[in-house]
Amino acid sequence: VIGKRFHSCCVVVKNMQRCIYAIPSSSVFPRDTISRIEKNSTSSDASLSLRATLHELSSGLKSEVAEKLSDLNVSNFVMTPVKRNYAFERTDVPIGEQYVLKINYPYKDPAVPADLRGDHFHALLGTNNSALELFLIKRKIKGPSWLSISKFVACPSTQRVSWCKFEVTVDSPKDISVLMTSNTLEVPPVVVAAVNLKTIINEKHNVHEIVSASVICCHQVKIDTPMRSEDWQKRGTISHFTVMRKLEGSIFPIGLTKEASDRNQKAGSNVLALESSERALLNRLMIELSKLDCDVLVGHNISGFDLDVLLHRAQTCKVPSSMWSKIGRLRRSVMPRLTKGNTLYGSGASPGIMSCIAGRLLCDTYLCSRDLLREVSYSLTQLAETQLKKDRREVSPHDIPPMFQSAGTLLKLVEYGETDAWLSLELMFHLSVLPLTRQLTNISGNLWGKTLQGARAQRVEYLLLHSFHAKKFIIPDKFAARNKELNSAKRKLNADTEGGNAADGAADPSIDDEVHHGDQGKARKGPSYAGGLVLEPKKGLYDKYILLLDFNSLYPSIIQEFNICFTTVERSSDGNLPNLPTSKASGVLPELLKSLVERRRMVKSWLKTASGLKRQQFDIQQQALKLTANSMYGCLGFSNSRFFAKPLAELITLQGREILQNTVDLVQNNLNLEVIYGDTDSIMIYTGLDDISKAKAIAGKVIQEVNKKYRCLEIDLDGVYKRMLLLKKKKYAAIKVALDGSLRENIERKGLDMVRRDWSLLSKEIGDFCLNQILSGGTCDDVVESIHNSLVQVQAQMKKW
DNA sequence: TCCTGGAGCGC
DNA sequence: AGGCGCTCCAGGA
Repeated sequence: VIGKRFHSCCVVVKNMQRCIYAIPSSSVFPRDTISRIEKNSTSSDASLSLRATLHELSSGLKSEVAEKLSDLNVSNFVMTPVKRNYAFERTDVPIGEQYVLKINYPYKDPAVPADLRGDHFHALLGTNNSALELFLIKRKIKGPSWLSISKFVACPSTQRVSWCKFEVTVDSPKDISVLMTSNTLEVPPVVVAAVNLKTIINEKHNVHEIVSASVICCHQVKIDTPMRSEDWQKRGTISHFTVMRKLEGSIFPIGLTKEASDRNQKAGSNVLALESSERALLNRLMIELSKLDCDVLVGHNISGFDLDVLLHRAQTCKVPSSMWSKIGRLRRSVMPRLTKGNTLYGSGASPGIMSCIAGRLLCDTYLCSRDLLREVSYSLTQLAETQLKKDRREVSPHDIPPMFQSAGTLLKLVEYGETDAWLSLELMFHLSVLPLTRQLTNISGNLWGKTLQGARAQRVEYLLLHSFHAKKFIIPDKFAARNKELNSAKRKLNADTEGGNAADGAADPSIDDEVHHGDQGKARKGPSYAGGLVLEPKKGLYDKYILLLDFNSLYPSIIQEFNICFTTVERSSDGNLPNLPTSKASGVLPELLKSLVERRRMVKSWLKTASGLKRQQFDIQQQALKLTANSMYGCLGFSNSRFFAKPLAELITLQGREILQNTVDLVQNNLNLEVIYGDTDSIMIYTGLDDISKAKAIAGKVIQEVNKKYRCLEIDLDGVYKRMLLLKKKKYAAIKVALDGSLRENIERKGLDMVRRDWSLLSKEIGDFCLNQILSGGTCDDVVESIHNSLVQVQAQMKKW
């Protein structure tokens, strides 16, 4: 901090050590010997002798490992026998606690092959772990937080690796630790820069060329609470500029230069810069961006368009690396490969692009909106209208060249660029993207940037990595043997086909890659295990009260109720469905979920008494906790997940199906009520009553009876429907009445055509009208007539068109 | 006519 | 790069 302003700082961590584990053959640490020594080693003296004995027992193993490491040019290693746990899918590593050999050596030495074996050890784990992951897990860093950095030295300017204001070096990762008193410290604000490019199309090369770049910068953005418009739009915390260039072989229209200098003079800074070439524009843009040194880059489809164009143009225009690399915080000398193997639209920026902006976060409001909202279209124009209630003028690259004919139209172009940057920024605040993703990241302990890119699987991965590491488990390797086999098989296949038509194959190797990704995607289409139970609906139009009951967080609750975990469920090697665990010791997953649920309950209790910003902060926090708990199951069943465990996922859904069926049986047989539908975790009960308070009383009875049966699982009243049209599984509509005693009513539509993106607006409007009529409570004749009349009218209208 | 996939929802 | 269940609609055999 200088004065009241925060600045960027880069910390270079030297001497990161790899951490790999050798799983010894059973003869190395004989079980009976070990348990005898352990029993006697309660005092500290005895624990010394335990260590000595362990070293002695492992001497053969150690010398073998040492020899193999030397063969691989690895020197400077340290080996220690340690007790670790294992509970994952590798069959060559025993389940449970055992002594293993921990091997540490510097990352600068090569990784040892994952399949290395010896006479005294039959598996190696952690051979390929990334330094970053190891650092975060070992230092217990869980998302953005205050760190205490000791024994650092300032980096001389000639040896800098970053563009940050400060750069320091530490000699060991242990010089960095999470500051425990951090909750008393202020959460620093971040600097957010919204970027928008306007481009024209070069027909000859079929590429976009940049003609103008606009930036809106917000210097004091809170990341702990949402911000209202009046907060972030406060005077003095926002700046903006546009840099524009003339078209090749022409000059700027008359009056533009004068207007630009007038504006700059009036603003007291460069708000409109005019450059003579694209290269000069890029240089100027980089200089201005590096002055801002923003923490977050935001833009609508910035990862699919703006950054890609920016870096490609920098490459083509031969902008020096000392310039273009200022788009990020790391100095770079060579442009990485910008294209990605997977060219799917809307899948985020390529790894090359992401590496260019290292040190800054990327917030793509297009991708965020797709994740957080349900809209027919996610264009900036549409979102501005539906979310921000603002009009936006669309400008296509083809509209732009004519705008260079006059100063007036060109100034319009400047306005459009700045408006687009502004709208994207506004969308980011509107969705509370930064506070929400920060909370999610602090819960899981992954990288904030990854949360912003979606990466739900990676969040769960880190959550589990932290948990299992804290309980001294050896963590599964990132690339399991199963994937390796698959890859090598694919490569072989690839080589074969290439041999068939070598000429084509050699021409463009990237094409082969894409074909392969496609194949893999196809192969994984079908479901691999059974999911939730959907009851056959009793179709019809219901006009008396219906109760909607559902289990709160069904799958997380099942994991806790039945203690389902890697550590508790015995999986058979043939992949059969496992039995429920009998062990009483609580597993890691149930404990983890329990703590998430408890934290959420606490936050929700604070929520009740809080107000204003504090309240919004708590609300985001409790949402994030719920999201995290609910996403764990999905990753157990995700075949590419590091913690993939189909038997566990299967066991969970099986319990879910049984619980739903048991609930239906109880409600129908014991309570003599009519269940008309249910899906996965819910049941709908037709009461046949006109009196809502009587209906609610029945709900209370059902809840009481069902909840009696479980320890963690909990069913609750989610809503009461006054009238309902039940058409098919997953397709229904109903008038939901508010539970808070107010008379508010609202029509819920599920799965019907009018909620789908692939139906025309007209058909949705007609559908909505019909639905309103059907649920209106009018007589059958009236409804039929009204619908018929309206359809006749539509027909007449259509004929006129 | 029957059968397979994708979309796009619901949970 | 979370999962499966269920309409629908195309398109090919």
